[in-house]
Amino acid sequence: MTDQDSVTRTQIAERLKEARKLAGLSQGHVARMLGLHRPSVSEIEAGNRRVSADELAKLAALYDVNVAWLLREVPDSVDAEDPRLELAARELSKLKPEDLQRLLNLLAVMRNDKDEGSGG
Amino acid sequence: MTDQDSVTRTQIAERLKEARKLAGLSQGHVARMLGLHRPSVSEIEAGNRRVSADELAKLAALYDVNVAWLLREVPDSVDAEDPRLELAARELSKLKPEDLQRLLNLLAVMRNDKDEGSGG
DNA sequence: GACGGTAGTAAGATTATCTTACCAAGCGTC
DNA sequence: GACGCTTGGTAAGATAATCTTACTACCGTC
Repeated sequence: MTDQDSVTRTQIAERLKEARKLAGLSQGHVARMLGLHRPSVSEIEAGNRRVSADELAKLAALYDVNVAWLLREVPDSVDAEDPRLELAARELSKLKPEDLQRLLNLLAVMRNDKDEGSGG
Repeated sequence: MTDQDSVTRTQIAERLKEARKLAGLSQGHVARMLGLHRPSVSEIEAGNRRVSADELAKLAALYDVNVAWLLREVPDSVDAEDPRLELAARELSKLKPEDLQRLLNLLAVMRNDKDEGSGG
């Protein structure tokens, strides 16, 4: 519940509201289909309520939009600029070159996984 | 908190844990970078705690994976098979053909929006 | 003005999360 | 085997969130 968190939450809320209207649905419709109450949807779109990951997935399917679009891809996040780089560098420095390469390969596979579509 | 919801929550939790290990991070690392406590991360990965949308975005950036991958794209969702079709049909039947076309165009624009990348 | 549909908000009850603490397993060292 | 260290899982009370119901206002229609 920091101030920066609420910023992201507001961003998502805006997209959620925008997507719902574009889908031609009322808050009541959405609430009914997600098993929520109308006020909950209202406050979600107002940025006063969190949206859980599974709710987000349901909403994306309901509005027929990409989940990444709802999240605005949020590249500027986590904490500062790239705090993961600090930890990553510290951890990677302990790895052997071959292990590092294997790890990078695994990450590449994961990123390409979405292109495979439904498979398992 | 229905039973079907917990299924999806478990799916996301598995991906989250898998992605974290692939990223070579400990629960402690993740907790610190997200401003959480270690037990919270532990129970998130156990499927006992929800993951908010903004947390999901942060985790995806932290693990350098696609958000859709974490959510397994979850196409089989909402409630039954395609409950939105029922409501959509009911709503669309009230629209004029031109308004329907405009709505479809807007949806198409939204889906293509992600290709624009970071712009501002 | 009355009616139906939509959306925003308030307050108490309910539920989830947080926070601290404890426990167990794995690993290297002695 | 004992010790220290790190990691991961879980428990219980305190805290903060969400839920649920009810009320209100706006808009178009009659």
